[in-house]
Amino acid sequence: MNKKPPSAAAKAPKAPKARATREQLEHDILDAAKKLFAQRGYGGVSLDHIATAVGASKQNLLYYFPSKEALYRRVLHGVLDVWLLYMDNLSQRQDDPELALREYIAGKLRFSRERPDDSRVYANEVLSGAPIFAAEIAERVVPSLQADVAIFNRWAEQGTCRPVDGQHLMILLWASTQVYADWASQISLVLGKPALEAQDFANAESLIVDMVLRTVLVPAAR
Amino acid sequence: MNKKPPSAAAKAPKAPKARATREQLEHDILDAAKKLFAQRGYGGVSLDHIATAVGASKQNLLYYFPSKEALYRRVLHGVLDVWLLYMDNLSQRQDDPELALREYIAGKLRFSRERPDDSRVYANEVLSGAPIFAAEIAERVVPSLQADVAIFNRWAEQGTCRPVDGQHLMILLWASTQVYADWASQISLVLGKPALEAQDFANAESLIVDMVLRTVLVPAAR
DNA sequence: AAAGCGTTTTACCAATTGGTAAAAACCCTA
DNA sequence: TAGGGTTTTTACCAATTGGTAAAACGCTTT
Repeated sequence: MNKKPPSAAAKAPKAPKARATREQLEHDILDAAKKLFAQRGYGGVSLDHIATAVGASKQNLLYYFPSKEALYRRVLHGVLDVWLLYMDNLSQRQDDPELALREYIAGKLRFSRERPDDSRVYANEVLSGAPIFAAEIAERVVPSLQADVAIFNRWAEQGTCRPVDGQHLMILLWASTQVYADWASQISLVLGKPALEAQDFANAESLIVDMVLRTVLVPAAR
Repeated sequence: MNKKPPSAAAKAPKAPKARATREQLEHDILDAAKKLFAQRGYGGVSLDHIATAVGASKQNLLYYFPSKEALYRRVLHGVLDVWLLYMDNLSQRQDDPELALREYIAGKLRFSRERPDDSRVYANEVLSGAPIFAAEIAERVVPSLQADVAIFNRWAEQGTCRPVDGQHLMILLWASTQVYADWASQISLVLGKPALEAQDFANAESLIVDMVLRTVLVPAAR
């Protein structure tokens, strides 16, 4: 199947090993860790939990990750990558506030639907005061948000949209979209169904979009 | 001071004890536990942490509360009481949507400012899937929310306000107000100050109120 | 077959976990 | 001052925590 040709290639000395297995396991560990950290937070999860979830031993985990905190950092780092990726929409269509906002909201809701565990890991970290990740948040998240706020300000200057408090608007957008991941258990109870469905996200999206556009667009533009 | 008259009253055999101390310590324990559960969640806190925080021994805690889970339940129960108390505003002014919404939003934001730990305990429980409190949430929170949604529907029928998705609007209100407690650490970073100030809550309030009223009120009414 | 490599397992470890049992201290009333 | 209830402390407990050290395994190359 995946026989490697026994070519020389002595310059890359450690290439054709059990690499597939290794990366697979490493990925599985990160995945299981993410799921558990999402649910119970850093302090509520033990290395044994994670090891059991992937069918390995605790010591085996510690072979791939030097400590629990290192593993957690890796998980968080990946989560932040994804988070920022899904938030990258506002800057794409700087010419059209309405479209930009629609896509931003849609993207953030897609994040909640497709990556709820990522959202929850992040929420857990922030909720506990970001003891481990404050620096990385300040370095990566805050600039991203400030760029978005700057876009709002430019729109306001140009008269393309009403002057709004960009910072608090962004906070509201974060809150009202991520709540569908972080508070899924309660929202399910409220909606009276075992889990959120696509239609629920669609309903949320149209309400949020409606509210934001009513607030942000200049009356003449509608 | 609080000397009890040594009247017979043999029917209430255990009244005038060291009650003041006892209740005081019990209260202190609940308070310290709330603060710690708020930050690290159920699994991230040990009885020893709590005991140390109040200057007692772990075994002394277990004299007042039979188990860690029982203590956690007591904390959560108190949190839910407060939460519902601050949310009780929509039903007060059923005749005036604008005023009712203004006061509802103000109340929820006051909750975030005055009782951030209560908010965070609740958030932690919901975030982990409400394993312990799903029943009580279904019994107490969901009916309260459904009552509020019913009020929206009545307004819509009467033509007092535009027809909106009451459930998702309430979710948005929860999210966008509680975020100022649950995500305080990140919002501080974003606003570039060590802690949220009264003005920040005021800014948040006026944005949220503005957005909601633009969405909910009938154009004629403005 | 032996050596070398990356990986996994076995064997430990001290500290901490939630919890129990009983002794000791406390405090008010008789 | 003795008794009796309430509260606190001391002494344990088995299980679990994150982590270390070294031995064993398995595969490829020589």
